[in-house]
Amino acid sequence: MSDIIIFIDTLVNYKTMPKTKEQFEQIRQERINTIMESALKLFAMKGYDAVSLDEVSKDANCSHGLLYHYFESKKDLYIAVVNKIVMPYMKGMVAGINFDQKAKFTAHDLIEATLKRIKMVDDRNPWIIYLFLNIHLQKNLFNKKVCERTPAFQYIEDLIKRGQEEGDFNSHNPVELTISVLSTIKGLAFTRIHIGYKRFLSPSSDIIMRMLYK
Amino acid sequence: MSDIIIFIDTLVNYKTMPKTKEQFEQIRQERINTIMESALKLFAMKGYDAVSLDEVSKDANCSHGLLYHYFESKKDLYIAVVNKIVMPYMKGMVAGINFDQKAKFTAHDLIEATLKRIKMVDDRNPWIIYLFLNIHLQKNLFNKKVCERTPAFQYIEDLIKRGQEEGDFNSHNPVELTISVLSTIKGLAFTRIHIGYKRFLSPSSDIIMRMLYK
Amino acid sequence: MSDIIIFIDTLVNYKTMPKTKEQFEQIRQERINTIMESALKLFAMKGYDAVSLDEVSKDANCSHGLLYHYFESKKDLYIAVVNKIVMPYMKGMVAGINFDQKAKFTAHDLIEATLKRIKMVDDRNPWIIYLFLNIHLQKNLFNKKVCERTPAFQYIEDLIKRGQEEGDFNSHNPVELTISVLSTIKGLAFTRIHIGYKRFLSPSSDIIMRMLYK
Amino acid sequence: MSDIIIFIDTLVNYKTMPKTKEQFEQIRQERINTIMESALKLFAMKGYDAVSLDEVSKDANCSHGLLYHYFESKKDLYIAVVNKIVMPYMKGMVAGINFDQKAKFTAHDLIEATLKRIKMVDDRNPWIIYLFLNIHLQKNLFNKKVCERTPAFQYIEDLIKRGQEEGDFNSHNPVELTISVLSTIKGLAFTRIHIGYKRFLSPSSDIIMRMLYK
DNA sequence: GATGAATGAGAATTCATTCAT
DNA sequence: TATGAATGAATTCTCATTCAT
Repeated sequence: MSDIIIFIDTLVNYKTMPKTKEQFEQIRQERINTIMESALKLFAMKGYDAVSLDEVSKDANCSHGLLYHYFESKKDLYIAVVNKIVMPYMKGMVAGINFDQKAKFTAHDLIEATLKRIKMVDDRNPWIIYLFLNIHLQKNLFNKKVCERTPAFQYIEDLIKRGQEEGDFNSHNPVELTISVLSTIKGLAFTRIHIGYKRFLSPSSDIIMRMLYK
Repeated sequence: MSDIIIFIDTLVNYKTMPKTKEQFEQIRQERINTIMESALKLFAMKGYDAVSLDEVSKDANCSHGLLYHYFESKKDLYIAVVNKIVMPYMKGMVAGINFDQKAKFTAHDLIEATLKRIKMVDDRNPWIIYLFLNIHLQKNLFNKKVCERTPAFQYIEDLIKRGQEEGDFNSHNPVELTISVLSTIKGLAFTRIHIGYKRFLSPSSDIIMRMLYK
Repeated sequence: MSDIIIFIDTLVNYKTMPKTKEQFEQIRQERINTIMESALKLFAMKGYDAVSLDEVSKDANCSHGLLYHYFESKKDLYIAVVNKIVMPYMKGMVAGINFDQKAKFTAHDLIEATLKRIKMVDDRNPWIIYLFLNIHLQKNLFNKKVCERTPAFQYIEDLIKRGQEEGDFNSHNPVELTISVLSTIKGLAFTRIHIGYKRFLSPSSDIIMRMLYK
Repeated sequence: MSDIIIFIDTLVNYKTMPKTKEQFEQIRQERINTIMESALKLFAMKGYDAVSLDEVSKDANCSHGLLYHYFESKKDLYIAVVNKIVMPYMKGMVAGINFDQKAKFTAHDLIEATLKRIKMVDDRNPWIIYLFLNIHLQKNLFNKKVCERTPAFQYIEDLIKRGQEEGDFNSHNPVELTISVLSTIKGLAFTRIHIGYKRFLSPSSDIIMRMLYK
């Protein structure tokens, strides 16, 4: 329906509708968000297989039927979490970074931003980052060959190459360096999630940058 | 009796013929090993929850029941894999390392040894190392609070402190440094397992050592 | 007030403006009919059990709740379809037939009328006839023993007896003959529904009448 | 495994195996048959959708888990019933018929054979025949377009054409005649199933043959 | 009158585990 | 020792039905 139709429709139904479209949409979104947040937490902490939808619905304080009202399946819920929470979050994080400076500064800012989020009091941050770095492994979920390099991967690799050209980074194989950096960050996110905010001591981004510097 | 009769008779009695205790014990051990090797592979590749005992028994080419003949439960099988395969392997690895040299050399040798194994053609090596680094996370299996520091952890931490005292390592918090190093290695093992031997490019141990050096 | 304001005002008040009882009743009836027509189609095509009320409401372009506003339950909806659509339709069909002529002519007219409707372009016709011939089988719905003979059944049986007395029909058992005729027609309706108007070739009523003639 | 390997394997395991392959196979087959027979009955009487696997397992006197030990899914069970019971039964029925005589005699024998089975005291017979005549309608089950003409259909059609050429059958469209005949038989099977052996009066095959004769 | 969110009973399906032989 | 039949609890998923607005 085009916008004008929807508009007129809304007018016509304005007084007779039990709830306005907006009201329904709001209720909907709130519930969907609640559910996705519960799922985010549980998937990040226990892994896809170890999470039962019963847990999710309990955590989200709703019946498991409602869960199926909003999501077609467990898999669908997982994908929604990735598309609606993880990806936008990562885009937001990256948005604040200046990519026009020298590669070593961009790389530093990226790692710094990521570590900053992993360290945050609010567990949501390391959950999301951890899920993001796991996306490429959900072979069976996405029903296609594992893509061994996430979008992030290619991105970092290019950055490292640029840094090498600019003479700031050492000359190790850029793929090697990328694997090292991402593996480290993923491992850190994992550790942060499982030992909790209080006990977690994150390395400074310098420690990681050392892997790149000459 | 004609030859063919004798032959068939031999076949029929093949397994029922008196066997020595040693023979029985050998058969026993072969079976147990086969099962544990299958379990090792599957646990490392899919995670504890995603593995069904049906898969294990199929992979080990044995019946469902035999599995329960040798192991009390799924959990028991997992623990057996850790105690009988993972731990001895790690001990073997460490055995070849000289701990009397300067800390930076010991650390380098340790990391070098680990990376060497992660890179090996035989997937078994990264499987074991990955499981080893995951042990402390199986909270539910061991039914106790996650122990945030594996034995390995304490070990590395002490080594790093020594390296700092010896003036070779930088002065970041030793716990931070340990987390960084172990996280990196675990991430690498994970990546190696899932992208396969051919596509995997391991960083040299130098890249990781850079995190420690001044 | 400018014209556009008046226009919008009219839209807003469109549904809330005072309506006569007749207007309300008409809206009511239209909705009820739409729903029953959707149900008719789906019940005829998929069978009672295979139809979900979700399908019905989607097909009728109404909400889940409205369905329950007009009908107490799925069963109730089914019964309404039978009583409000199927039965009146059949009465209408029968109304045009002359029952004062010789039995063979009445029988012929009945079968002719039924086949004519089964063949019609509009699927609604075979749907109704098929449902009609199935009524007596919905044991569980009507919560009583299957009544092995529909009203139609008794009717046809009497007609056949008369035809026999009049010397036109053969002397096979009248119950046998009735079963044969009704079974054929039901089978035809079923086939017509599932292969569609275009591919369906109906036998002429003569083929069926042959079962009765001497 | 080739036969000889199996043979030797059997010999070798003869005394040590808890049950012989044959014993297991026999238990297996008995259970599978029991389950399929229950499924046959219920699918024929209630229709695919109205049958729950719980009913089947209760009827077959086993746990519902066992059902999944032998069949992958409900759909799989249905298909097994068709392939392992319905089709062989129909082949057996047809096997006794002489196809080298005049078409009218063959047609008569076929119809006679079918009706004879529909009438039998043992409900299994009408169940199977009814399922057979429904196979082509299980669109969703077989995941392909409904094939509007069963194998049986083509077969009967050819027979009717031959009968027309031989001057015994009337000149109505052969497709029409086929639909009429099969529809009648299906309707009869349905009626027989639902009113039971005692109350069912089958028409003689003559009544149906009349549709074909000149 | 009308909406769609929400529920929960029940059906389909999986899987660790037991058991007779 | 070894097998695979058998079980049932737990999980995923469907759907008739209720309810607040």
